[in-house]
Amino acid sequence: MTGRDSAIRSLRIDSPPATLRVLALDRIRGAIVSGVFEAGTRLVERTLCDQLGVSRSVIREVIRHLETEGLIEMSKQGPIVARLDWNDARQIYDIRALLESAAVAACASTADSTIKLRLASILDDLDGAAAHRDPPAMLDATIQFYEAIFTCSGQDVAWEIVARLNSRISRLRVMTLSTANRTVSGPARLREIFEAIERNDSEGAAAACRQHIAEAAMIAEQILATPPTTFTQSR
Amino acid sequence: MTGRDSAIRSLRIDSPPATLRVLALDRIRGAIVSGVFEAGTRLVERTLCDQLGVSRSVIREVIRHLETEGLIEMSKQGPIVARLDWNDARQIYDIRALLESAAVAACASTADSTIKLRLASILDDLDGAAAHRDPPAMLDATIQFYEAIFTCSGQDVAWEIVARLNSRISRLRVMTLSTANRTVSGPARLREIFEAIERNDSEGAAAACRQHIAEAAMIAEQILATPPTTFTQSR
DNA sequence: TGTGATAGGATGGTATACCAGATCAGCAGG
DNA sequence: CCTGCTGATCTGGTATACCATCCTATCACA
Repeated sequence: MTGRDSAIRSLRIDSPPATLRVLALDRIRGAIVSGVFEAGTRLVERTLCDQLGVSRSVIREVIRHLETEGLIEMSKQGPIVARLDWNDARQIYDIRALLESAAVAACASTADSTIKLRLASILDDLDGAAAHRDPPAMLDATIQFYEAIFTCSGQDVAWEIVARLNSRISRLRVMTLSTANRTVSGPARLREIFEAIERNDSEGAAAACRQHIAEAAMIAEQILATPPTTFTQSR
Repeated sequence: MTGRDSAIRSLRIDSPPATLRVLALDRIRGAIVSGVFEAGTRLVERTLCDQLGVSRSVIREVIRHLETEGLIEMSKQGPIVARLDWNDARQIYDIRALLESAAVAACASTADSTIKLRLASILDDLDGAAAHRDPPAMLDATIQFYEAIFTCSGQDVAWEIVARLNSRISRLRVMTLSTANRTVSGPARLREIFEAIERNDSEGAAAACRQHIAEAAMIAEQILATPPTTFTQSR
């Protein structure tokens, strides 16, 4: 029966609707989280139309979406890339600590061999990225690690919240990942979490997770407290 | 100096920008959370244009906003009011338990007389609403109670998340509030939280909060498990 | 009677037109 | 040199027009 089900399921034609709006949304969100558009940059609608080759209807709907996500905020003179101060970042790290430690604890208490193998594979990818000194790839592997943990225990709502919060501090995360003065490196902390999950140790996993986030928050605070790279207000 | 500052600040002309978009956003969101638009109802763009007297540009941007908030989801044939199953609701109550218990604990550890008086006043309003058997007013007072707790400890990001989650389960909340078979009524639980805050008892406040949410979740599960009111799919 | 084809409408996706408010450069007058 | 006005322009807010797709109902033909 399951074989027939999967056969039927593979019949599906999921043609990517790929409306212009979704494409534009991904492009602009990517440009913001990757730092192409710096914080405070004005996002002039007609300029974006030219840059993306779409009309203002599309751009405006994308702006509404990203505004609700918290990546764009409206100033008097129209939309700008949301600025991030330490007050916001601190709260985000606090919330992450709560949600992620709860998720790793839940995962640890129910983890079977499937999820353990998957997490081990992701950690291998992470080590490879770290060896190549590739912060974006490291960040990507870290995201996959947590996504696997959240979804394995059926917490997709919480994962969506965490993912959205993370996109708001993405540049901060790249910087913390590549910071050297970390007592214990990020990948090592993730491996601690993994080992606790592997021995189904909920409390140990949660503690390691909280420690991981606390360290990242400390580094982030140093970065945000002393603005070394002046965020320029471009055009 | 502060007197002069506040005087200058009161000079501001903050004319309500009141763009059509925000008006329409509030209207439609209100219609959804208050149940005027039931779950699964198709939201046909041109129909909304007629009903609100605005053009499709406005409606579409509002739909993008509410879609990102999780109140609207896109089906094959356009936007519909998001349905809520127990799987989602359960996760929402779990997340609320984490965030709200942390917030009341933080509030309890730092509460001064100002916030205590404010909370007491809100609880009086709540009792008044309960006496008049006015669930919407009770829900409003409950929201104010938690908002005061979150903002008093500088947790506006977490509050925004909780508020958004709550809007997704608003009808559920009205029903749980008016349910009689609650072992201890909602207002009583809130008063327990308040009393713990009043004696600056973090752990007691958090425990009462978790208990409050667990009870609400139990009632919600009964409501959602047995769909008494068949959600009709209206045009 | 049943099947398929076709025309029409409904609906979302996209582009464009128009308007109002804000901003700024420049100029005339004191 | 400062002040105040004015027109040009930029920019977001709003409305409308056009198109592609999907659904449906009707009708013709076997």
